[in-house]
Amino acid sequence: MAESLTVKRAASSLDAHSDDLVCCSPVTAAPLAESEATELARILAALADPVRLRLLSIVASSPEVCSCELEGPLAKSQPTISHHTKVLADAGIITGEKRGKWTWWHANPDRIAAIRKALGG
Amino acid sequence: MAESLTVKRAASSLDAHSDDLVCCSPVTAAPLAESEATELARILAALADPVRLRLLSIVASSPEVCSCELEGPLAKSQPTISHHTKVLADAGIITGEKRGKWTWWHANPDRIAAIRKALGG
DNA sequence: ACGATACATTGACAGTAATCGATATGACTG
DNA sequence: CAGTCATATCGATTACTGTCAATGTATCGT
Repeated sequence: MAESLTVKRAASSLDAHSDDLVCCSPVTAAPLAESEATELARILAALADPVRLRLLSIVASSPEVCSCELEGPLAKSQPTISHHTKVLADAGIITGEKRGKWTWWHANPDRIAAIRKALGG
Repeated sequence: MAESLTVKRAASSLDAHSDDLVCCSPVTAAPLAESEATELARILAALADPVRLRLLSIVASSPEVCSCELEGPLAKSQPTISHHTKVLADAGIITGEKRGKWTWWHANPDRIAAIRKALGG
């Protein structure tokens, strides 16, 4: 059912996707509140990993990529890839769409732009 | 001697400051090479901590801040502050200038801009 | 020279994160 | 329905990171 539902990833203890909370006042403009800093740090931590950066760069360079197309280029095991897609998705940076057997991943340009803005963009 | 030498922070096993290596091809444009990803991840990891984000926001909001002015607002011990300033400095995000007893910290806008650019800016 | 101040370094500990094998779930195929 | 394929989840291991007390190293004032 539901022909193209975006994956709701198991409310993994963190509720991502406020989508504008990231774009608090830019870091360079004024002292950050503790809650803003924690939220932004959480999202930056999702990016601060070489495997996830490469994963994102692959996903963002293509309109659509499925998990099976990542295992090879990233040279990591399937559970590891699954772990990393989950971390990025929880941070709202990519979105998974499940169609049939496959999960198709898309980058989330709005969120990435929000991160840039939070970095003083 | 040397009236205003910028702090050379003990070549801490990582040599930061290529200053343009960060601004590799934007993550969103094309698949990242492993070395680019590792370098960018290292710098993002320096940012991906709530205490360091607040520290940076304080330093960046003022033309000059000394370490003693950070201990209070961040509510961390002196060694912890020293640790975090070192991490940010090693990543080239802030720069320390030692004058007399004090170390004065400045934000490094160029590097922050380079990070934004690496994030698809 | 002495004590005090500002900061760095060291060492230890606790919490977190990356990785993978094994296993579970769910979807197509015959 | 049985078998295979694409992913997700679990459990364990290893490695890293944030934190602070204790200590070291300059620098300043007296």
